[in-house]
Amino acid sequence: MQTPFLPLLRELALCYQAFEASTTRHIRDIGLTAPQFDIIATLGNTSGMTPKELGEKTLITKGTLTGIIDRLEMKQLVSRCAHAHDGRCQTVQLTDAGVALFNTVFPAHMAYLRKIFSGFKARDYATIEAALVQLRGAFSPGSTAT
Amino acid sequence: MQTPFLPLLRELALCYQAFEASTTRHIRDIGLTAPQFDIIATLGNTSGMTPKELGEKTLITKGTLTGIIDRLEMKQLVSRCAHAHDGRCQTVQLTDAGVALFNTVFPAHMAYLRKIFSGFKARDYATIEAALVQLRGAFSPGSTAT
DNA sequence: GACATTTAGTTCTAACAAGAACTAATATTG
DNA sequence: CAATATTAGTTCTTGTTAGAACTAAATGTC
Repeated sequence: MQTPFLPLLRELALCYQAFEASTTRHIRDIGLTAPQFDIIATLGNTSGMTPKELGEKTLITKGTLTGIIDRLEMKQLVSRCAHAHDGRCQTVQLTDAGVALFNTVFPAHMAYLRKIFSGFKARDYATIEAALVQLRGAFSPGSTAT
Repeated sequence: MQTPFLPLLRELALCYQAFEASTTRHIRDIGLTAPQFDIIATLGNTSGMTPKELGEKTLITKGTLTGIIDRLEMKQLVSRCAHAHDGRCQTVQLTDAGVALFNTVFPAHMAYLRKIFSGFKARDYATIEAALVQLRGAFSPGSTAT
């Protein structure tokens, strides 16, 4: 085949979409979107962090993040407050309602994922992760670091 | 590790984003978005097809597709015409300008991808594809078919 | 300490994305 | 044939998404 990468790229897209769909389906019932859940999950069990840190952990760019935090703030699940030492920064943290939601939703979602991966063995994780790392390496000139 | 799937899912997201970024970067110079290029590439070397078929091949849902075709039509790269046998369908096809663009851009993009994958061997494709299929299988209850 | 540079967040624009409601046309069923 | 159900596309709403331009605050240099 002259272009053996095309089926591979299609499979990557299919796989990612299947993941997205599976995640979204489960999270939607709570009234959150996937990115919103991602933020809640990232803030859980922390004392809050800056939008910059949130963006790095969730892979969401800063312009997008503003809107997501806005909507979570409207739902009174997170709050923004001034950063202690740096006037440019904020600290975003879960409100009481946000903590309560996290405590119910996060374990449920972990259980959901655990079930999805119940057939996977340590060896499978290693194999698939290695494959993804190799593939990503081809796209990101230079760095393979996380 | 209690949740060995979290690093895996993060790596999947990183890999997909790297792919997206790499593709978009190269296609942007032409004045197209990635989905727009996807449509042009799918229509190339065909006599046109319905939006439904386009959606199936490109993994774009129909509501989204309407807008993408609209914008390509505004750029006069594709045209919509009535379907021969079915009044509900349309046939979307490349205009002369669309064909011309396809003929220059598609080979260039294939060359770009070929370079990215120049270090890959047949074995690598097989390994990575198998990994992705296994992973997708976990998300899509039942079907592993393309 | 004044000035240039960097950094953190917001705002803006254009486009995508899923999904639900809608319209028009075709198929199906009785 | 008539009533019903299905199908193809569009439209609408809400929410990302990237990237560029912008503001405010901090850091660097001299």
